[in-house]
Amino acid sequence: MTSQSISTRPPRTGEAIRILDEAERQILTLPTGKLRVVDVAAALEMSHANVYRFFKNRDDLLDGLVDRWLKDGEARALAAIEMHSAFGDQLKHVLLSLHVQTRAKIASAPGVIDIYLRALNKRTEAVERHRTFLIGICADILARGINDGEFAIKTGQIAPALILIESATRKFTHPLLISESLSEDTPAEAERVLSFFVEALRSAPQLFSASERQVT
Amino acid sequence: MTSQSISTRPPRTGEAIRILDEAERQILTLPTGKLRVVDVAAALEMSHANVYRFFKNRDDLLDGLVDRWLKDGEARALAAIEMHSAFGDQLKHVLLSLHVQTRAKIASAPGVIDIYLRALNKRTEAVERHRTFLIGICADILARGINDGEFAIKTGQIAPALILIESATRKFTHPLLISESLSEDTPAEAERVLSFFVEALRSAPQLFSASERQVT
DNA sequence: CGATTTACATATTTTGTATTTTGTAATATG
DNA sequence: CATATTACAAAATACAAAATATGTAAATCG
Repeated sequence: MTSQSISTRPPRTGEAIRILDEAERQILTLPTGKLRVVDVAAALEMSHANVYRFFKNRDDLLDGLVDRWLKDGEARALAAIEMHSAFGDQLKHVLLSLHVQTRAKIASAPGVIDIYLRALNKRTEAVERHRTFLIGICADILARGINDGEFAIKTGQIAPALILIESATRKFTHPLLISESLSEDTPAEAERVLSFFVEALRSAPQLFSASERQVT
Repeated sequence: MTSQSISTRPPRTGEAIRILDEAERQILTLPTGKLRVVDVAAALEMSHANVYRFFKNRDDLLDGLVDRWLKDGEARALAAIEMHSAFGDQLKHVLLSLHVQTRAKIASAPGVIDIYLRALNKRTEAVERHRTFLIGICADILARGINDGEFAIKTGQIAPALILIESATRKFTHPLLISESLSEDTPAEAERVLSFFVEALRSAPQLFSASERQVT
């Protein structure tokens, strides 16, 4: 079993999903992330006040959108993970899959990045949850890979290894950097970085024992 | 000898430097990067038109500031490089020094980040030059480390190694990511990432031969 | 005549106001 | 009585006018 995300809030139901759907539909056509509650309500032929029965305010609606994007990405990334028997390949798959999906989402409409960045700057609950989820999954894969003998690092090295990998893959996880590098082949680049770390986990465990130093 | 930066433009002289100095002084007190040419001129007791004899336009002045910041960083990073005899330590020193300096600059005033990002988005000549410089220096250190026997990779692996390191250290070089993580101990984090790569260059050269793969 | 300033047209920013949107509470509907 | 709508105050946004800044060319200074 994989470490599951703890939904801090029950998933949206019926009407709330219709609202999210319409909001997302409008984002795809809008030139920026300036979604209007009135427009969403109008498109659904309901009064805008009714939207507030399902979302505390506009930000809550946007947060809901991001939450759904992140959860969707997580689900897809996990869904295909079984294609890979090696744990190193699973690790690569999860991180690369999330990169590719986020990239595609951001590329699909100019407004998407605004909404992502809003959530990021606000340190939304959803964003925090996603980070926890991701680290949890990776920790899990590392632990199992160690147990299996595929990874040569020791259990005590999991935490430092995760920090290292998280730092080094920031270019592929941060929405703004993704949007800045849409013209590059970042999936290929990410693949190389991840392959590097996976190979290191397998054959160069000593690299994961950090030493510190002082510099000006 | 180290590969030197080719100044595409002669360095600013006399009056231009006074203008840059005053502009920088004002940035430090301004709440954003919205520097006004008239204010700089007024502080120097000259007409604003006179500024245009030294800078083509306002953007050119801002670009000049960034150029100076970058060159200054490069010079400082190189100046202390001789403290380290090992090439791996030199590599770490250069990248870490630039990170620490940029971080300090960004932390010194809220307006600084605006000016950095403007230059980055415009893909200023100075920014391009800096990138070329940095890659050149690193390539140089790698080549010399290989020659010396300290690094175990082959000459043909320099290019892929550089790409890898550049991607993986983006968190420590991109102004926005730096400004977003001012509350974290990113110098320590950078140190760990760099130590990892240096140690890999020394003892795990096979990691730098990339293989590709396909993922959804 | 070279260096600098004034004068000026154009562009940008700011200000104040009208309009729209948000969010809530009171009201209606089935 | 649960669900939705209308009505309304507060906040945000859009817009037009005024003020200010930018960038250039003609005028002045030494």
